[in-house]
Amino acid sequence: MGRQPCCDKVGLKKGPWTAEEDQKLISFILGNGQCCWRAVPKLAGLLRCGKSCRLRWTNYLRPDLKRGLLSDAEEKLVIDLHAQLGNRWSKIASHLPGRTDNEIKNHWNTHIKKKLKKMGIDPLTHKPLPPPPPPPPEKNEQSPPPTAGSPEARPSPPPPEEKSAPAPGFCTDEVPMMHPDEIMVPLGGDELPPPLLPAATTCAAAAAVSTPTTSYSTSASSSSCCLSREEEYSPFAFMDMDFPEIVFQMDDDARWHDDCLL
DNA sequence: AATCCTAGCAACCGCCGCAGG
DNA sequence: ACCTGCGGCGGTTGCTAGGAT
Repeated sequence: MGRQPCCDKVGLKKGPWTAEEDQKLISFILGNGQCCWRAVPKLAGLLRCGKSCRLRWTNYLRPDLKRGLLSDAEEKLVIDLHAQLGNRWSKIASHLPGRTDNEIKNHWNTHIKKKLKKMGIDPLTHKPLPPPPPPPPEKNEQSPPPTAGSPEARPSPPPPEEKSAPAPGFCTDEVPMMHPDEIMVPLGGDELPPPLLPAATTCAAAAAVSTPTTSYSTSASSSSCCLSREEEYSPFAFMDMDFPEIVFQMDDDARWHDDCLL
């Protein structure tokens, strides 16, 4: 007999999480800690697979998550680590506090890969790309034999495409990089604390996330927290909890009011 | 203004390694 | 030593928003 699935999938919900589900999961994890993901959905009253709960928590709901674009320092670190570790996203993520493997993986696939290619660097090997883009095949029956050059056997970096100006520092293309300071704006203090939030064990509530796939209204928490835009919400804002300190993280386009503290 | 295309990201799937029995 | 179950990881998919035509 084969391996049992992580959960019997009949009757389980899939797809984007709702605000209610988020709240249930957050309440449960903060109240009970992380243990036995398989049991979490049942105990938390969720019609989800335990795996799904873990993923949602680690990738999205964890209080210590940073949101927003990777800073260029983070990006550079990701590239360096990728050169050493390859696609070991979780290992790479462990060097970037507040970032998840999924986030880094996505960022790599959507941003960094392109940038490296633009710079004439093979994102897989981190070596210069082999020179010519193949000549435009004009329906030629007998295509010229490919150069058959193995990338690693090529010691001298060929100049890539015309536009790839050698980056003086790092990443000079048109995508504006965010500075960490632009991402994290703690409230109520002049002195910026280190961008890392305390571990979730202390339950310092960090919040401010926006999700494109699920739009939430903040009405449920309007008494205590206000958001400038309706589609932004804080999962924590729904909770009837007493947090000793509130540390808000700002998404790049999220805007929190000063009086939003619970 | 409408439609199509592309990029970005959240979530799912299947496999793997490890620990406990 | 082997088997089973769980958690974790990496690859992939599918949906959505924004931009281009």
